Amino acid sequence: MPELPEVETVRRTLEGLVAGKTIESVTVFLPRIIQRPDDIAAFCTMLEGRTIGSVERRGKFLRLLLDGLVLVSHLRMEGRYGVYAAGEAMEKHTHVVFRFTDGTELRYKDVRQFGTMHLFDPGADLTQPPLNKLGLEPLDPDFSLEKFKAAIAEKPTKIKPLLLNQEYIAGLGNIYVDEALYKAGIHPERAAETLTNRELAALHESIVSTLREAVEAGGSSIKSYVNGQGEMGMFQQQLSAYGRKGEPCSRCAEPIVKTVVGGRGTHYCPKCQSLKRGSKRSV
DNA sequence: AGTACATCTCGGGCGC
DNA sequence: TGCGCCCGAGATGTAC
Repeated sequence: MPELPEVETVRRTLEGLVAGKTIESVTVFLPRIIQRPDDIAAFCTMLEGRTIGSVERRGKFLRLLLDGLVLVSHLRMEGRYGVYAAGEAMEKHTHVVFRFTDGTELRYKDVRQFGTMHLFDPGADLTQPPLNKLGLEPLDPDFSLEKFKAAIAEKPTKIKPLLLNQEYIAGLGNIYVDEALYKAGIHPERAAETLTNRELAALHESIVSTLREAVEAGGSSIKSYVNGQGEMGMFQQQLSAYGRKGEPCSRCAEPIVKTVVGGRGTHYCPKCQSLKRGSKRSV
């Protein structure tokens, strides 16, 4: 659920809350969250005394840059961070606590327990799993149409599963893929290799604009997503396809349908998003 | 190489 | 109102 816009929102919030703070001690209540190193005690002691410099993002991963270490964190579906006073009652599903020297602490909560954390030496994180195989950053200035085409154009795969594959483009998830395909007027089951240049250009544009607008809105609050300060994102009000099954398409009034593509719930307009190659619609 | 499906997890939503 | 079943999310692994 947290996709690029939500993770970027968390990144910004988190950086403002924890940059400059020094870790005094770490407690892990759910070992499965910690993927590297294998030894949980080592994970904790390695972090002691470290100061957080900045918080970065790569795809849907957060990268907390400390002096001498990088903590890579993936929220998966429901992972959340929050900063608390050390004395505050521990909320349910709190799995990792980073206690700071100033009496506050960063807590990681995750109802689904799917989130992950990896610890690396500086610079080592980008060249090995889980970050090494990530594809293009869609909001980077160098996410050009040419690079986008080179990444996906010749594939026989259906376009939606291709866009969800983090190896090609990093950061898109189920919500924003449906939105981008809707905006570009492309059916989610079109084989990537059948997309015309015009359609590829429309899709490239719709991916960038959809993500940009969502970041500006602070992400989407589907179910109960909140950012690090408990603020709700507002982009869910601007969603045109995702979660709008049965509602009229904003362009042609045809009801939005929901099907399964590549095993994932998929929303689209059966009239605007044609399966046929190069049909008129583009935005 | 691609596709399909299972796996992890559990709150919420649904049907009865 | 209550019980129980199943969906859904992202990434990864296995089977075909």
